[in-house]
Amino acid sequence: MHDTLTDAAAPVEKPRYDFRLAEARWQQAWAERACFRVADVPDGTQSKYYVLEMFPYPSGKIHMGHVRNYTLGDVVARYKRARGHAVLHPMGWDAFGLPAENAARERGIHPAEWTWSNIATMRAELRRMGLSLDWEREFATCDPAYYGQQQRIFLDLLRAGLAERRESWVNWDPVDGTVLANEQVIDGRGWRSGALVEKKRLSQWFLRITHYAPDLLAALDGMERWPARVRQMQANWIGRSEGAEIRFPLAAPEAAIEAVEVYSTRPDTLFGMSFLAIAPDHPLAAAVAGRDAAAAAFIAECRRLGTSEATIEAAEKRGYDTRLRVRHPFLPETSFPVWIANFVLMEYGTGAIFGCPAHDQRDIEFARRYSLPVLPVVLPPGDDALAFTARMDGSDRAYDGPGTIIHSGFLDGMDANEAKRAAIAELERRGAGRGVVNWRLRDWGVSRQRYWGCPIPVIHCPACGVVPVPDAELPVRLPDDVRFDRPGNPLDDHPSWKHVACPGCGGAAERETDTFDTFVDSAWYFARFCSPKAARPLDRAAVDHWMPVDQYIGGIEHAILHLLYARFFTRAMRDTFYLDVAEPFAGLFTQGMVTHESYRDPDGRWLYPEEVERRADGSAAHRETGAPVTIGRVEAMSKSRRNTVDPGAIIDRYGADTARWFILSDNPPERDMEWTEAGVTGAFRFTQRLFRLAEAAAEIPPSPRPEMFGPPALTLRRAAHRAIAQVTEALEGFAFNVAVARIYELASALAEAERADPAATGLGWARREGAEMLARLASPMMPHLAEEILARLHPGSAVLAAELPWPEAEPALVAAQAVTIAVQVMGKLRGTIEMPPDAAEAVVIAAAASEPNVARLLEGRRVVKRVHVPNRIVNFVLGG
RNA sequence: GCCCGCCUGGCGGAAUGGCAGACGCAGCGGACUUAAAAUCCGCAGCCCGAAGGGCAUGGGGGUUCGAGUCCCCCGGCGGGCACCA
Repeated sequence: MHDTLTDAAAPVEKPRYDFRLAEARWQQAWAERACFRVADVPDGTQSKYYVLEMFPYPSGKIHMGHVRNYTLGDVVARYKRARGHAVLHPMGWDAFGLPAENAARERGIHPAEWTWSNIATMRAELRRMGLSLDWEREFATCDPAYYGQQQRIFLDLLRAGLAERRESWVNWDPVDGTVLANEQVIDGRGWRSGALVEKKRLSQWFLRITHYAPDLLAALDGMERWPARVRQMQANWIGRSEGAEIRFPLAAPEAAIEAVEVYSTRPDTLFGMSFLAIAPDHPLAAAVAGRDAAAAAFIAECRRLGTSEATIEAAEKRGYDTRLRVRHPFLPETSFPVWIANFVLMEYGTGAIFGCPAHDQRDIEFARRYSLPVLPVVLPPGDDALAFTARMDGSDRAYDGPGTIIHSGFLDGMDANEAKRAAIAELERRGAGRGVVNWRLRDWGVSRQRYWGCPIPVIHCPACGVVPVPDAELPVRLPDDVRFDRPGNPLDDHPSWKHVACPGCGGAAERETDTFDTFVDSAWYFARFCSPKAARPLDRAAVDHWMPVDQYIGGIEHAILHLLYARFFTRAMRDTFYLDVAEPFAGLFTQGMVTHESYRDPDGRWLYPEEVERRADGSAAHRETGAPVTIGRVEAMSKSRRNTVDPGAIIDRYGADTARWFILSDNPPERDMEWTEAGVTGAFRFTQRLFRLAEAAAEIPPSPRPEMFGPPALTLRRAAHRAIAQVTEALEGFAFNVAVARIYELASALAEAERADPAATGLGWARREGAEMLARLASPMMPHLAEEILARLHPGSAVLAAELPWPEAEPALVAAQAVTIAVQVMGKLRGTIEMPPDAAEAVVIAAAASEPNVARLLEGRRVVKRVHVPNRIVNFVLGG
């Protein structure tokens, strides 16, 4: 069906736009004229604008998500350039990461070779999209020229105390011999090896993101050009909570431990306590386990179950009674049992809680299982104390709402919030605790036991400890000769790489063999783009000029990790004097996903869209075998469901402008879009229509601008200048689908003018103007076609659409010469009247009242109010 | 469980509190054609109808001369966080 669209044998009746020749030609013209190149430190007076799309991981080929991302960014870049800004619009490669190592293990290709070959493929595909990129700034993070600079920054963070080495619990895959991220643990097993993951204590490098937690949270408030949703997600992730740290003295010290510190957001419920629980990893638990084999067994069991979400979901509250007891800060005579509990996390707060079962769901589940007391101390508003207490007795639902404090000594009668303050004040007075702010955010563990990453530039010396690699010896390069046929980190396995002399004492020492988490690479690349060739990580003048990124564009999936790391790293770089901004991205836009129908054959196998033929009745069949095909849900494109469409094939068949136009026109860019064959062919038809309309206008000989315009010419000019105003407004607001709609309207107006009497005054000039405005307004979206049209309108001219300023609308033409005013009676539309703009109120109301249908309804009725909104509406309100 | 979005024709969607459905896709009718494709021009929310009415933006209330838009309640869908103390 769609083969006819590009079938060379099909009869061609009218001049047809040959996108294949044109796109290549204009891409070359832009390159020759270096239209998109900017200096690291421009000397001009142009204001700067930095547009950046999240750089791609070179996985093999580009996908539609890339096409959407880079098209959106390119529209912004081209538009801002036309508005007179010097636009920095770079591209690079997030090139370190696990898939390259997997390719090495599975296919015997070296990670570097695999990566660079993917980059070559993807670069060629991106170039075919006609993106207005400054390709001279391109870099890949796996290049020592990049990661060596990253090592310098790290060493400065280390000197500034923002990086440190410490022991922590990690997910350890005993088969692969490596640490796994939480995301790589599936149902308690390693995602690659399938081995049961163990919790293990390892020395790891941490970046102190928690140092900036208060600022990272507070600054979110001022970030008006970020989506509220992303700010909210970051705020949740940082997770500030206010509460109290409370000291519970042990009745008898255990292995020199005299007290347990507890964090609680509910100090108002202290009198409802019935036990104290500590995490299995708590030092006190370890002390108990040292003399109590049953406790040790319980702790080991908790550890074995791990921390994956699935196991947490399934796990019941389990505990072990240590037989230890703690004293209550407000009730010195009373003591409570200390349990080790599997639901208490060492990572949050102090790794210990006081259990108040009546008002905490987890605590009540635990209390019911082990028959611990449940003492209600917060009375719900309007409830009766006796009735409530009776109801809680035997209940397994905690009450965590607001209320009045009961059974709580000096707190009795207070509102819960009031009681929190009073309890903290009393704790502080007695020296038993204090009010604290607690954060959910954890320091960023960046050590990975991987080969294909940036080496962490330190040396471990038995005599000197951790020694930074001296600046002169940077970069610490990855060795090329590594083996992937054994599990574990190839760097660790390398015969010679790690053996070095200590820079301090000259003795035998070993390199750190861990490499950085790849999120470190992407935490500062945007700043490096300002001076990609600089000998230092950043050129101060360049970053001062270009940073922050004015518009950053990418997927919502990076709402937390990447964007938070980048915000942190920028602050850390500021505090080590690399630049002078705190926020890297002044504006953030998160695009929706590209989705597609999925297809299955009768055997349930997934089919690619190109294997499937849609029929007119809505059913689908296999293109070759004719077998019926089940149409599945519309969902995100993924290789496993085979519902992907290859951008390269689309560009081959329809051209880059068509792909760009469809991806922009379908729906608002922040929402998920559905890729459909019908949508692409529709976009393709429009490129042809636009070309035909412009071609016809270009055949009209140029003439000086007429003094006068007849009615059809004036109508077209009004449409053109209204389109300028409306497209501009739409582009400013990221409403690209609306901009597209306005361009369709202008195309229709031009088509209508084509049918008017060609002798009409000024019509030829107006048609040429209309065609030119169509091209220029569409140029951010369809840059090649815009150049082609402009070249035909002005043969022999070397001016490029990419270099033209944005058109200005003539106000006289944008202003309406007549307005349609809606006339309502009692708020219901009863008619419309045509009036000159800004007519006097009395005139408008008189005209409205005499509109026949309205006059009929007003007949014999008393009008108590006349509402008049100039140029919009008249509303008659009738009495009684 | 907590937090945040979203809900408008057959579909994607448009609409500073002021004519709901711009524009596109699919559909229907017409022109061109021997015919088809392509192209071009029209029509098109639902119901009753002659004029003209009535009902319509998930459901129910409210504010207002006037609500898709603002407020409250309910429902559905999607997302984020989560044994977080």
